[in-house]
Amino acid sequence: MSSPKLSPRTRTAAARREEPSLPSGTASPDAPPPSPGDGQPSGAAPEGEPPYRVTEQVGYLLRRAHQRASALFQEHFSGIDLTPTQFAALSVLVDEGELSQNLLGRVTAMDPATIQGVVMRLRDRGLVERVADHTDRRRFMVRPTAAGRAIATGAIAEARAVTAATLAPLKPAERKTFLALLRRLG
Amino acid sequence: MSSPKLSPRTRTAAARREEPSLPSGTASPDAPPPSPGDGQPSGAAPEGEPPYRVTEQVGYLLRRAHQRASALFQEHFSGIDLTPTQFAALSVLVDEGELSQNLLGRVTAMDPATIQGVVMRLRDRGLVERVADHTDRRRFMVRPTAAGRAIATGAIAEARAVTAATLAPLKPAERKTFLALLRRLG
DNA sequence: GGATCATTATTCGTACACGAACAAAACCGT
DNA sequence: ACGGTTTTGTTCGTGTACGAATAATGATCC
Repeated sequence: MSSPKLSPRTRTAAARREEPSLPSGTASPDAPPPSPGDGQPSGAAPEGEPPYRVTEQVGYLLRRAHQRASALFQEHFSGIDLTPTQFAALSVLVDEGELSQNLLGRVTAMDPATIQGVVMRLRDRGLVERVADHTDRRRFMVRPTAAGRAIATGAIAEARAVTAATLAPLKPAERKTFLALLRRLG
Repeated sequence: MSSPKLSPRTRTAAARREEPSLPSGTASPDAPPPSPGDGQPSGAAPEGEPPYRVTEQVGYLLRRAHQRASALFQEHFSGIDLTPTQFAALSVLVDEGELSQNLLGRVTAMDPATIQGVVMRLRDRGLVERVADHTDRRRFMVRPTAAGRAIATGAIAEARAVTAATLAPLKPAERKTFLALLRRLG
């Protein structure tokens, strides 16, 4: 119920309505390495550059899509009360058995400062435990508790549902394509 | 620079065979060919589900790609010292001229609580100004200052470079495809 | 051995992101 | 005109994200 009504054409922004035609015509043929210093394709721009619109850039679209994916996750996990990152960390731990806190962060794409908070919250809820590593006294090994294991495995069905809901706007073949491309941007 | 050493010494995860057995109602007895990578036939899934791996789900990949895009943005904008969301808000304001704070948030995909902080920080730096709306005394109109306009227009070249760097791993045709699909997931 | 460098974990500060609760103003049907 | 609903903006609390600084330990080189 309650239509989202996210149509912000209230006052301005209704005057012009051109189609994007072709996105970003930088004539890089292939493999533009991340060489810093390529300010812009200055110099040669024979074709009229399309206007820059922030809401059509990858960064903005990625932020939007990530917001939607997180919202869908929260809906499905409102009962379990796990955030996407908490579930990611817990799920990896259940698969791997035991990881140092730092390595767990790298595997789940979290900063050392970020994984610290995530692990602490999981520990406060009794889902993981931290054990000092005897061979390397800098490290803490993190491993799931029985409760954490039960919750993670029991939530896999919901997690699959979240993935399905997130990809729902795409047709099956498009999902495959999208995931293959998205993987290369990670 | 030290090799990242991102190799979780997985000795597990190889000899796994447990069957999920209870994920969703997928008890379709007629199992089509078990071709791998068959996508996700919505509804009845064939048997032999692949193991669930968090790091291959859309949500995780979107988070990762968004992190990378933000990092690239920060690199290019370290001199200007604008965050992606701050630039998005400012850029939209320069295009639209003047928007209420609430509408600005909707256009840039930010929660009312989020856009509030973003606008405040932009105002503290003298890039936007907030004016009370006389026709609707609940609203504040937000508009860019001369300085904000100058910064936003002057940064468009860098912003294009960020987009190019973010999409660099993909070939031009793939970028077009990816953006078209990503747009539909927003 | 001892100096140097790298890794691990922690803490601090800042910035998104959003649910929830709130007050003021606008809107609406009757 | 009135009362109920919606919209707008604010504040609070929690969680993710990360740069920077720090301390402790491990690894390496001379």
